Amino acid sequence: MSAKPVSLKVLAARLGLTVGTVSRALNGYKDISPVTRDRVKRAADEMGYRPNQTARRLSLGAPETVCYLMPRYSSSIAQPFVAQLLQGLGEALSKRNWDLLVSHAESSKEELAQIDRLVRSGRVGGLVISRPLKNDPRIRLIQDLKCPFVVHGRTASSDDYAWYDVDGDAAFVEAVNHLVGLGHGDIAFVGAPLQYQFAQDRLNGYERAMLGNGLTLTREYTQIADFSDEGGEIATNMLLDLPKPPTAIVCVSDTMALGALAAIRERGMVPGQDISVIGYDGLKFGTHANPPLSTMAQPQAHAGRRLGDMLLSIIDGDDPTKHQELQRAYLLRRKTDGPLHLAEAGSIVSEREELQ
Amino acid sequence: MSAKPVSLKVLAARLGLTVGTVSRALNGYKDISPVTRDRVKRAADEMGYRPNQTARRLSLGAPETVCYLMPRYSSSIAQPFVAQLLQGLGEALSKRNWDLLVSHAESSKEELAQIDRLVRSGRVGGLVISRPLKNDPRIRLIQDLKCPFVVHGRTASSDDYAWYDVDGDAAFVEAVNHLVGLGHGDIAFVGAPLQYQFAQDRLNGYERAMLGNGLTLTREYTQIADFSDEGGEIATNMLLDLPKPPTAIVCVSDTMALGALAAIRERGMVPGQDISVIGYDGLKFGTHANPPLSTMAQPQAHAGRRLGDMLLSIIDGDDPTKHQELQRAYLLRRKTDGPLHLAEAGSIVSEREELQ
DNA sequence: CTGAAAGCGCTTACAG
DNA sequence: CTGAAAGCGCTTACAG
Repeated sequence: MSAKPVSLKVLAARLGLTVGTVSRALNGYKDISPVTRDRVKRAADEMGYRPNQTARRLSLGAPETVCYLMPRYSSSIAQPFVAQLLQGLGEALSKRNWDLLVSHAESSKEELAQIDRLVRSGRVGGLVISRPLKNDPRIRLIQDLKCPFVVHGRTASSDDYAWYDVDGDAAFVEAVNHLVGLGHGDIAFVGAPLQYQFAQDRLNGYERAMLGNGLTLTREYTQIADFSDEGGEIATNMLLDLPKPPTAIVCVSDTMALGALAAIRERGMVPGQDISVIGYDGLKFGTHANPPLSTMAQPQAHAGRRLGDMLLSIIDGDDPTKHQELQRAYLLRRKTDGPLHLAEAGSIVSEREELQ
Repeated sequence: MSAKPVSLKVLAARLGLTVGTVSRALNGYKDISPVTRDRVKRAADEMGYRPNQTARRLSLGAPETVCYLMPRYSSSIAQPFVAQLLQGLGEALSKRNWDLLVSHAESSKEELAQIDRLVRSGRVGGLVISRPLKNDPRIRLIQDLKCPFVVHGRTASSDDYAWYDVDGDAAFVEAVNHLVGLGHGDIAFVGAPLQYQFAQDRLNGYERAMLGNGLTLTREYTQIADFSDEGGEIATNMLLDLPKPPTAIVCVSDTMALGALAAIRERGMVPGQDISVIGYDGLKFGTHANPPLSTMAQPQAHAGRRLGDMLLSIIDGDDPTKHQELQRAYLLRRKTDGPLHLAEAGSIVSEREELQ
């Protein structure tokens, strides 16, 4: 179908040289005379020669290709970070003219099979995975395969591989402290299933900060739900149905926080006044939420670039454990965090009701 | 770095056969005795043999790889459709065990260079591009390279290649007709730069529907801005500053519509009551806008799958022009479209002011 | 039914 | 400085 590209053979024939010589000239070998080197390069340009990468990689024994394993969706809200991450990865890889493959699997089992095929068939020389589970079978498999890899996120025992993560624990400490500073004490947590390490990290931060502020943890104030806006909405409804609803909620993601806002508005309350909500991610569309969502934001722009650079270094032989990078999230105040006041009046009412 | 995989050679040696025989057995050639075929397959399984794809593809002369050219961002709102599209493409390709590459360029010039390298170096056997320009240089280049490709969208002269698109013209006719049915006549258009064909298509639909309803087109009611939420906000501010502002606005995308809502709210007006807004895309996050955004939605889920299937068929030799698929968008009413009433009162006031 | 051989388009020691 | 040759790991006519 495609037009036949010019090969080293025809280029060599045109020049009256052997393919070996032409190859060395093109690859800048020192033992080629400057004059023929120039002659070869000029001819290559003229004829539009492009080395066949498949042949080159077979000869080199290196696929010069990296694969990103796309996260499976638990939500219908597309994962906005994927496009950015791919862009960053691509930038890092293109400096060396490596290729970026993407792979998507329907199930965990399928994903493992795909990883196995991908590396054992010599198609990829490195992998990057996102959002690891606490004890992620992919990581064990990749380690068994001895394939270089980097993780976007961390697992529980994250000491023996390379990763790039944002400190979710610290972020939730900051979020809770901020709310306490605003006068809140009844602070609830809306989270995702704890098989995800990031969900556990953020819960840990929440709990640590609650205790650190002398507040008590209750089962009812910790709502784990599906990782989606609907999940956030359901979890928040559970909280609002409590005899003593919280006056503030921290959410494990902006997407879940949007669901929380919906649940709150549904009851005629206004987020940021009657009840505070803080999300996590710092996604742009939070500025268009109703009202604009306060959130723990992260410098997501160069996650992909960093991960790509790390992976390349490791493939070059670097010790993976030297590449562990923890970013810090920062509080981005928009309109859904506010001081306890109307909410306080509400809680006084319910205390009165309790007295009766 | 990676563990050494087992090759055909060692597998053959283990079985006391030649590599040719083992290869044919594995590939289901008819002229291999059933007993050795089984013996070979069993041994391959046991030893965990995976054919080296690089070698296989070199031998076959086919890269079995397709590349998606990621759209460049004109907006900081990540493009949510990319992840979905990649997923669909991946599904279609994985049926045949093909790989999906992604490529991202900073500039148009770079992108053209990348396309050239990608196909001339034999790395990809097909391409898919999104959001073509009216007269897209990428398409001409790819055609010159005689590389199979499909387009997510269309250009002005879209008759000689394969594409999958949503009928933006018809969608805007429907949106305008709907608004006219609600009593609106002063309907404005917030659009993206017209070098994008989709921007032109949607503008065409708007204009056609306006004229079809006996309404007049004015320069002031057609605002072209940066393809982003900020762009939508700026454009809408221009409209609202007009002596006679529109009572309804159709926006070329949900993202721009979010900006429009922001501009409207900023002036203390409420979208859907004081002024109607209809977006385009049907993105999920529109449900969380303030208020929830009415939009022309599209069945985006299987665009990727269809594009992948089309591309594969074309690579197999199908006539590209047989694969041109036009989807229909549908109106998804949420809360930002409403009848003309408060808005009408407002326009009477301004008419009175004009009399003075 | 299986083996021996050529070839895919490169790279890279090894001679000269 | 350049040529001749082997090799990367497969596939596939061609013999026998």
